[in-house]
Amino acid sequence: MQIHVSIVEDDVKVRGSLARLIDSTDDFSCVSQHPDAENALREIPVIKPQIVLMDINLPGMDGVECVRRLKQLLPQAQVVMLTVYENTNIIFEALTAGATGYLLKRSSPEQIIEAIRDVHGGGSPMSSHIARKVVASFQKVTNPVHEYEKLSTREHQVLDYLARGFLYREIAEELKISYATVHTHVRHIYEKLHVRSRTEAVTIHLSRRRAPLA
Amino acid sequence: MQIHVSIVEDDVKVRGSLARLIDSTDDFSCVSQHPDAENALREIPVIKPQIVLMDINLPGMDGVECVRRLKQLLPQAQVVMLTVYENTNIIFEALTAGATGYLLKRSSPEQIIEAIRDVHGGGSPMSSHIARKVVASFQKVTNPVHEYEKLSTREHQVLDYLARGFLYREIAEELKISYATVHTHVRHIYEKLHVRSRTEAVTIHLSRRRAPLA
DNA sequence: GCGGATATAACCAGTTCTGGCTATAGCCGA
DNA sequence: TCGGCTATAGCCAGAACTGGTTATATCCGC
Repeated sequence: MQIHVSIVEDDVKVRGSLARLIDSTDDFSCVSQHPDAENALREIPVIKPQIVLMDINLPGMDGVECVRRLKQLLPQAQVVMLTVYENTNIIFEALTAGATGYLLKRSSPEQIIEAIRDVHGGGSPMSSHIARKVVASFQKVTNPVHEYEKLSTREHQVLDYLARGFLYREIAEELKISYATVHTHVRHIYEKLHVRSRTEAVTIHLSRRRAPLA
Repeated sequence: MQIHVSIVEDDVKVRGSLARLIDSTDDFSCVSQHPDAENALREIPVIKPQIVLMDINLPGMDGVECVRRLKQLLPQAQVVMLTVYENTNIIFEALTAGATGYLLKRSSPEQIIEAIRDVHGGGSPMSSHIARKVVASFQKVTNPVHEYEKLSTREHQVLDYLARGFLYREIAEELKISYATVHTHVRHIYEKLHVRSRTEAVTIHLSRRRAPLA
């Protein structure tokens, strides 16, 4: 059984090189390539690779945010961040968001393959097994898996109206608040749920409280 | 047990008069008033009145379309159309869309109460029981209750992408068609499902095929 | 072979949403 | 009492969606 790897990297050259390197290794197979976070978040959950190599610097949504969302959609995937600099803060954030390890882009082909194998074998490339424990420890206290529960009462109310197709204007009328406030609540809801549109928020909402569907 | 009546009518005066007339009648109760179709479609399914008096001429969505949708949401409600002129075509359309009878606005209070009682008792004000059979006959051959099943294969595909939050642009890329075509498909989907936004369409979609919800 | 359904495509004008900022007031817990 | 969270509100720009209309090509069934 081969190890399936997906790559998220905006630079075509880097992406291509990595893909070739992976495919040239017997027990590895590059099953997909993604130029940006949005594309990755839609396709990777369907493709279900075991390993994801993710560039930290992506256009639009950055790699850290992408990992956070991807781990919600496909928790079993092991994500390895790709970075040019060994920036402790960002790498730390990526790990908190759900990444298992990281890889410097200047690494040799051998080191890259080694790192992937390490992750797949249960390690965390950087300082291996010990580091993974560290990672696991803060993942517990952070990530409530889904922040849906963290919505305030008011935000839940607004989300409920969103799900019923109300316009902002109409929600404002119903709740006796201004359009601007509805807008603000919606922005907060999107941030907490890590989504970018009404449809995505509503999908999460409906999956939580199955009941009010005519 | 009183008969609960809701009124959909944009003219405040007419609405008020009808409400007072209904409330002044012992076994009737006006449980809600709605100035337009959108408002009616949202609130009436929750209020669940037995009878709905619906103006044919509403601002925005007209009364006929409103009946069509309302009957999908609350099939047990008996809808009586309110009209100024005895326009055969429109009344016919309203009946096809799901109305049970109609009422001329110039009718006397006695006739109005009589008509509501008639509908509640199983008749169809206009030519009573005989007319109802006629109505029932074309309601069968038309209204497939929910046109969801009438979506073409392509439309189902597009709806599926809509549900996953894809932009029109992205759907176009995925299906290798133009943005304009995606737009056209979406319009057709909305027409068939009788909705006016992505969220409403997606809600119907998800309620049909419970499965792909991360 | 004609009518109907389907799939494709485009133009235009509004409307609505999304995101980045800023800001104030109240409340509660450390 | 300071900091954080919640709820409220506004401005602005750009992106995306909705609806009305028109048009062409294909395929299928009667």
